[in-house]
Amino acid sequence: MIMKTTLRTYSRLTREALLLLGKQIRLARKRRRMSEHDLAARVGIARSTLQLIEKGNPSVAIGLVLETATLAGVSLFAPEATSLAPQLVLIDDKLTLMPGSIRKPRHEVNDDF
Amino acid sequence: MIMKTTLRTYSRLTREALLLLGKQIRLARKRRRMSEHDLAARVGIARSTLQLIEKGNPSVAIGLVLETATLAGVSLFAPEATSLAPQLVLIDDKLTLMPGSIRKPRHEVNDDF
DNA sequence: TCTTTATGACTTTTATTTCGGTCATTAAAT
DNA sequence: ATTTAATGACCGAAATAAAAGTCATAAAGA
Repeated sequence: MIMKTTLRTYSRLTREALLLLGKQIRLARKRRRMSEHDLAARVGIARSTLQLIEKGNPSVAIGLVLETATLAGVSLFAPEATSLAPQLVLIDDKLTLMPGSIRKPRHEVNDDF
Repeated sequence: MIMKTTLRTYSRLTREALLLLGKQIRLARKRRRMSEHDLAARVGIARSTLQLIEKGNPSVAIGLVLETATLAGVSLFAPEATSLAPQLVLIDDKLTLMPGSIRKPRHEVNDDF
């Protein structure tokens, strides 16, 4: 008998985001009149996995979830966006300006002047 | 020696979304002056896993990614939203109006009138 | 109403991930 | 300039997910 030893907890926002994404996929699938079998086959995953995704299961691989959302027609970041390249460029610029590594000051910092 | 037999492909949008999310997390982490060690500990995952997340690896569990984003302060769906409950209610309403199961007509449908 | 497909819930097996560590290199901070 | 923590890359072992079914029930469509 195998038992789950570690119980992981997720914040409310994470749980809600998972649930919302799953339901968006389910809704998009039905709007397109695709059965679970259809969409799963389209994405190349098992129907059981699609069921987990639509339920918002946190342990499904993020690539499978996003690919399912994409093929179901759910807009991920920007509505109707065909590419996220512009946003990627922007964030790369911001990252370039950040320090390469983050470290704490060794002793206390004198902030008094 | 174990070899990866199946090669899965992802759409460009999925790959870009993964990359963007990873970079958003990395940027947010640095803005808050957290090291990889810090954030990983905060989320309760290994540093190696955080590295995969920030790189946009598609096979990391979605719950870990979203939880990391949340704790790093990345706004997931709505900017600055503290709850997604309103959106969940909306989508539940829409789902209620959809058929319980989706099936194809058995023969051809006469659409001529 | 009847037929048949879609869905929900589970299970076992197989494949993969996640952890937790090492080591080399980079770059803050003093 | 020196010190030391942070990062990048990698690995084997342990834990877990994903696949591929089964079966019962629900509900479209004829």
